[in-house]
Amino acid sequence: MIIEPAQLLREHGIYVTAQRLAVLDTVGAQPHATADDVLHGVREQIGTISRQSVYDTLNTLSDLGLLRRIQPSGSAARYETRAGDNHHHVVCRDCGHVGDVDCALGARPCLTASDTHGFDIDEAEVVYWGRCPTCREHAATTSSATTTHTPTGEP
Amino acid sequence: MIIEPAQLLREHGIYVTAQRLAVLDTVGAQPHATADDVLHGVREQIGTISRQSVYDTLNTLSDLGLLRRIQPSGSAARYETRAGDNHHHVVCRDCGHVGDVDCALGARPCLTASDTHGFDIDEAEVVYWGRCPTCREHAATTSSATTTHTPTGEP
DNA sequence: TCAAGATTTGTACTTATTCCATTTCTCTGG
DNA sequence: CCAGAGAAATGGAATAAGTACAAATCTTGA
Repeated sequence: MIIEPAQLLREHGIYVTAQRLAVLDTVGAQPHATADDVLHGVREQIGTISRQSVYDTLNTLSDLGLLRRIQPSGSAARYETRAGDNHHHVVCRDCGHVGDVDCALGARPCLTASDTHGFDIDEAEVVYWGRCPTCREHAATTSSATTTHTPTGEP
Repeated sequence: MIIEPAQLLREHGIYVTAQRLAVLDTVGAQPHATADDVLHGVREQIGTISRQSVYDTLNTLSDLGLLRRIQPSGSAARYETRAGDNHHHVVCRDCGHVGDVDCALGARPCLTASDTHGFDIDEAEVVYWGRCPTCREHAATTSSATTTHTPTGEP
């Protein structure tokens, strides 16, 4: 039995609003969406939402753990509905495309640091950097490595 | 026999300038420095440098592999002279403080992704998230979790 | 239904970083 | 050692991502 998004919000003690539901839905439909992607996705869904609300909502939901925020170097923050699993990401150096990678190690934190400097560690975030098939192809055929593959789109 | 910084730059085919040497030196002396830290560090050293030059230099040196750029979520980019080793980082969730952690696995990429989506992976970046001793103390004594521990300073 | 207060909105503002045109400097060759 | 070509540095403007704040609007519990 699937939990209703509205119920999910109530269970976390926050008001149920059209904006929040739409943000949740949009991120679910488009994993690794940026705030801007969400803005457009939500507008398609419920007609209008302010940019500020998108940020507010994204922050609120991330803080509650309903969304997970990832922020690869050189890209705006991206969001995903997290299944609670502890997966990681592959990021393309050229186009910024992000993909999911299951964690082979299991539960979080899935790695244990050797010397923790006295830190109390609760999460190990892994990002695999490389080149996606599309960009690799481009690099092979084109001599100029200027890839214009949109960083935002999912395949 | 230690390699002269100037020679290092020449070997990489770029001009030797006072700015570049000072940036290299500053980052070496203050690991995990932000662009702003570097700006001030260099000004102390050679009197003056434009903010733009700091960014240019940081980018150039990073591209050449003489510096390593790390960019934890919610913080400006930080730089370190990399010894070529493949170490990782611990980041404090409260104050943003960054520490080094040796990689137990060895050479890079130190981890192998299960399903790579056809990506050609060349690096596995690991960030351990947690709370540093100082912030943990603050949280314990103060009820309001407003930590003012400077995010920039190294201990 | 109503009031309290949570949320949304619009606007202004900050921070980190890049773009561009111009000036200045470094290196190579004479 | 000096000059010229091209590389870097500078200053100023511009952009992108995100935050601050006060006013308007909507949710929820009584």
